[in-house]
Parts: sequence; C-alpha cells; structure tokens
Amino acid sequence: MGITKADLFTEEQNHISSIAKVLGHPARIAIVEHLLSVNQCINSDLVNELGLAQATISQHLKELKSANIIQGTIEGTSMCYCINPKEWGLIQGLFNNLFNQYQHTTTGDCC
Amino acid sequence: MGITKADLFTEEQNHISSIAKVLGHPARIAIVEHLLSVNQCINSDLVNELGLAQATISQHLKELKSANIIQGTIEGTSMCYCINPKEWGLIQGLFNNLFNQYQHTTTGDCC
DNA sequence: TTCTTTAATCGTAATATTGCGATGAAGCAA
DNA sequence: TTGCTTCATCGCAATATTACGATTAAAGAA
Repeated sequence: MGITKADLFTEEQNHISSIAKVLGHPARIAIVEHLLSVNQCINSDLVNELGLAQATISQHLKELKSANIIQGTIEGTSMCYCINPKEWGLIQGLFNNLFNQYQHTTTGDCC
Repeated sequence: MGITKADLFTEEQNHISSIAKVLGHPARIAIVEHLLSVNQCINSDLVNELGLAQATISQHLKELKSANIIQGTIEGTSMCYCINPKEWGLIQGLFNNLFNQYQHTTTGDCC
C-alpha cells in the first residue's frame, strides 16, 4: 500500500520517525553536515559539493525545510540556508531520549 | 528514478542515513521503544501491541535486524528479539557525533 | 500421527521516493 | 530593455516502501 498507519502511533513516535525519515538519505545527511561545518550556504554550493543536479538538491532542501531541520532566507537572487537552531536542539533531545532508554542488561535477559 | 546514488557519499554518511532510514517509520520506532522497555519480545507480542498484521510486523523486524539494530534467537516455535547492545552504542555515537557538530553561532552568522 | 502455535516468506496493490531535464519566476547588471 | 544568475516547481520514469492475505515451514502438544 505504501501508506503509513500514523493513527496507530503516538505523536512523539510519529515525530521522531518523520525526522529520522528525512535524515534517512545520504544526500540530506551530507547537506546537514555541510551546513554544520560552514554555517550557511546556497543551493549552488551544494550542487558543486555533492554532484547532484540542481533540481535534486532543491528537492532535498525542501524536505529538510518542511521537517524544520533547516531554515532559509532570501538573499538577493539566491536562497541562504542554515540549520534551525531551535529544532536541532529539540531533535537532539528526542534522539538522546530514545538512546538513553537502553539499560544494558546485567542479568543476561536478552537473546 | 527511486535509486540512491550511494557512491557520491562517504561510508559514514551512507551508514548513518541507512540507520535513520530504518528508524524512519513509526512502527519501527514503536518496536524499538517496546524492546527498550521490556528487554525482549516475540512477533505476536508486537502484533497485539501495535495493531498491525503479523506479516507487517515480521517485515519491520526483518528491516531492523538487517540494519543490526536488533537481534533475534530461536526460542522453540517463536523468535525472541532484543536490541543489539553493541550496535545500539555505535548508533548512539554516530548520532551524537552529528548533533555535537553544531556550534550555536554567536556572530549571527545564520539566515 | 494430527493439531496447534508461531513466524518467515511470497505475491500483490497502493503509494512514496529519487533523480533530473525542462520550464518558470525573481532579482540584479549593463 | 536584454541578458545572466539563482532556484523553485513541474512532469516523468525508475525504483522503493508499506501493508496484508495466503502460504509455507518448523516446533511442540495430544
């Protein structure tokens, strides 16, 4: 069917999975990593950096933006993108929360 | 095309994105969270817990297992699943690494 | 043996994703 | 104005994902 039964899950489960889904593509990881290292950049920078077509980069940026992971402002003819600081902290919290739920079992209570 | 150009990216970028992709579905997040809280469970537990069909749960478990996020051992007629402790730590490291690359800009060098 | 439980796999339909060429639309320079 | 740059969007083809009924296989109980 290709459609996810979102109503079966909690809001938080849907949120963290939707963030993970957007990060689930190497190009989008590469975009995020590039933004983390240079602070801000424009579409054409990423075209040169990643070797994907302009339309493809634009599409990935759109997905990152609609997930609130990045933000962009118009700067003349170009669009300046950067990490969304607020959401980035929130995402970090969501994932840390998940990771820290793990208690290494001392009783061997595992497969 | 629906095919990812994995050769354009680093091994680490492909790795973290492939993990994120597997976590990019609320059912798989729910499965992982359930395993984190009860330590181990079988397919039918998850069918009751999540309200998805047995075949669907089995498919999600397969993806989690092939990404090494969980592991399973045969236990009679059933299959016992749990978090893969080693990989879980590794994944945590990968994501923390990504998150901690962010330096909150004091110079307003952002969009 | 037969019956039951359990779960993997197959097959299929509906939908989503990926990538890119082509086409706009908007700003700026000459 | 014309021309150039920059990027979003459209439209399409190839492929991937999601969900599940049906089937299969294996283990244990009667």
